[in-house]
Amino acid sequence: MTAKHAGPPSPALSRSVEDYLKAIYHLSRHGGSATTKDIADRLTLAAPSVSVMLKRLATMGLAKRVPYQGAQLTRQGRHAALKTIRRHRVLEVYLAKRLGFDWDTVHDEAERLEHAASDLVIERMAAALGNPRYDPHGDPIPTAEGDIEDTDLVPLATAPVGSDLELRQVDTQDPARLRFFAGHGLVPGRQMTVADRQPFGGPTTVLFKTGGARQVVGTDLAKVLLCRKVAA
Amino acid sequence: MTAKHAGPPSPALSRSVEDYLKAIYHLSRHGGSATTKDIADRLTLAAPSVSVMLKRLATMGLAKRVPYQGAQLTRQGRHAALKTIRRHRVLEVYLAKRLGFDWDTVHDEAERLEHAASDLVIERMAAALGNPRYDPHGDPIPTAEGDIEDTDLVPLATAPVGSDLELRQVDTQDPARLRFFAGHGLVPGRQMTVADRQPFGGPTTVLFKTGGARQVVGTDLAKVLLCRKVAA
DNA sequence: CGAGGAATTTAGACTAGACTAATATTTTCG
DNA sequence: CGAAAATATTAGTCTAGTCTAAATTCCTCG
Repeated sequence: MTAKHAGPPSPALSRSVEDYLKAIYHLSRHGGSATTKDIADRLTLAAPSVSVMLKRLATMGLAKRVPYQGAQLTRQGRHAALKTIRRHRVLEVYLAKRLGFDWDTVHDEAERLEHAASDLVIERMAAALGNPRYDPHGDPIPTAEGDIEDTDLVPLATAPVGSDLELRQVDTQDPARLRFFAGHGLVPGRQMTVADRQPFGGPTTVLFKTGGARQVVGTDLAKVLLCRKVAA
Repeated sequence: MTAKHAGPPSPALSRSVEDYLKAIYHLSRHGGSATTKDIADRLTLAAPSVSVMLKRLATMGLAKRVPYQGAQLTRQGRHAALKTIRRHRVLEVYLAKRLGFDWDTVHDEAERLEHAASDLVIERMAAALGNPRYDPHGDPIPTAEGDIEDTDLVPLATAPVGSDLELRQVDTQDPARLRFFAGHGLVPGRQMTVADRQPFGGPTTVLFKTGGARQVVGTDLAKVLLCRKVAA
């Protein structure tokens, strides 16, 4: 049985499988493998369910797993994950820009639609929006071919005092936090300087480039504000 | 166990259940009950699957069934069906008007999205479109409350020679037929006079009000062109 | 280095929804 | 009317995906 590698018209993945692939992608993006427990927590499933599914993903050629050590996506699995993530992020932009949704509500809507929208619908939406490169939270949108920009961002929480930053991504989907950020000008694209950081895990204070306002940000929040260093 | 009648936050119906409800709605719209076989054919399922599901729908309070005689929707079932149909038809209009889909392709896209789009998304789409009352095929869109206009239409195939008609609905989802109709000006809103009908099930000839062209339409096609009589 | 605890996997059960084969009922028509 | 055909139902099986309980493995720390 020769492995059928990348046969173009793949048999369409189930909603569940797509969710697992996304979860593994996100969890292993920065590290090596995604663990059973982390996947289970992210998808709010019981660990044994995940264990069973990982075996299935492995036989489908979408993931590699080492028992008791977690799983990683194969090239094929990563490609499928990125397709789903593209659908999700294009939908988020579309919902925000064309249907008036706020950035704290687009995630949940997109979560359901991403499994049902055909590639054709997604490409039409992307085209109507001028092929956006980032979603409302600043996350890069993979291309239709499945490539994604790799970003090299630093959390505000660890950026040195004095550094000049541009806020690029807001790495949470929690509506309350998102509303707080939006209400205080902490949105992708905003430029600022790190004015102060209190010791012992204390808050960070930033000074906005435009408007000149100061803003104190607690450590937990500052961890999800991902920034790019810019020239002063 | 008192029947919980119309508890507002119903537990969300599965994709399957929604499909069955729609099928029963359409099949029993003009007659009494939908038969097992007709439902099975419409959903391309085996008859026993339908038989089992009808029992389940009955216990859920969505349908009434008499063994060996078919099923009808309850008030509750009809309401759920109309909600799904609203989602479907709003999506069709949206896909056609905002994302450039042709009327012969919107059906399949909407078929998948209708189960995933939240009511909020649908209402935003409807509002963005100015709350359209008909989908691209001329089918009336139920209101958000679940009311639907009842139309009193006559198939072109049986309209008497000499009558003046407005084409209101095109009752097929077959892309080839839809393309043919669109290519020959047979779209909802078109006004025409029945100029001739050949005997023994022969074709009908119509004369368009605008443009004055004649068009011969075979009986099978003329059956799905639903018209309203208008004053000459 | 070994014992306890955390994480993982196995085993077994459940649900929704589908199928096929066999049985039962209804309809149709000679 | 009664037999053949059509339709419906029952019975039993299957798959995907989930769960809990029990067994296993890994890791950490005294």
